[in-house]
Amino acid sequence: MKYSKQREQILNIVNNSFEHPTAYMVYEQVKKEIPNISLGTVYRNLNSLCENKLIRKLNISTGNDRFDKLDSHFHLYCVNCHTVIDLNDDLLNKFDKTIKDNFDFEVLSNDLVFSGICHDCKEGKE
Amino acid sequence: MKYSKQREQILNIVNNSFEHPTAYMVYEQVKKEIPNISLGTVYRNLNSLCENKLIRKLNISTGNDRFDKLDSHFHLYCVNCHTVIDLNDDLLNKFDKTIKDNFDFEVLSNDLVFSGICHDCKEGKE
DNA sequence: ATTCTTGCAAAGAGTTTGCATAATA
DNA sequence: TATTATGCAAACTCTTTGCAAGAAT
Repeated sequence: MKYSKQREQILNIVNNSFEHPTAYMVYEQVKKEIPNISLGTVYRNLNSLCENKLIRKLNISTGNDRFDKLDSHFHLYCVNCHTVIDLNDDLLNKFDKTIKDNFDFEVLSNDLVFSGICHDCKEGKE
Repeated sequence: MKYSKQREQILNIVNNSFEHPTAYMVYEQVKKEIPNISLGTVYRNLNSLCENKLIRKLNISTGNDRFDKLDSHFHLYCVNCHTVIDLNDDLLNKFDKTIKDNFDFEVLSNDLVFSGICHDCKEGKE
């Protein structure tokens, strides 16, 4: 990647932000410093910064909306054997309660993925 | 809500799916049974089913992509005001430890979204 | 009879891309 | 000089919406 002041600004803005800005929000910020920057440049840079692992997009929020039944989604994903382990409601409720107690936040649904190494893989069972 | 066979089919498809289908994927499925169904109808029904809490959308994946620095992967998302609240590492570590204790699962990374109603919205601050 | 839902097509919103120009290495 | 980035605008994708016709209560 060659240097550009546009990209530098964009990276700074994301790095100093706490609001998880959208591309447009970043665009509005950069424009204060580089008034004639184009929205296309902002999109291009946000994406190249993601590809180069300097920033990231939140969640699956790329692409299309995805729909699901109403049970909660809470699983462990083993990065080695790709098993998905479903977790139980007890643990889920416990986590939700922790959130409520700490943030006075009423959890309606969750989508939790813990990625790592499962018991079997850890023991070399592959 | 009045009955329609389109909506019934759509609900069935989502309820029997394990792939978190997109609207278009649902559309392709329904078409097998109701060949002349329109994509608009699928969107309308998916959304009304969500409003009536019969299914749900995953994550924040409504609206725009959001970008973030490379540190935390752990958020509360208020479905009312769309605020995204970052959670702290203490809580994260606590959750990871719970997983480890319960499943002998070594967490490497997580992507956790708790969706619900934040403190401010609950108090009607809009 | 009234109300809700549909199919269709057009409009919106968000994002990507082609191209000529400008900046970096 | 060769390569990469930019601004602009058009194109593209996903989603929503207005409308007249059809189905459900």
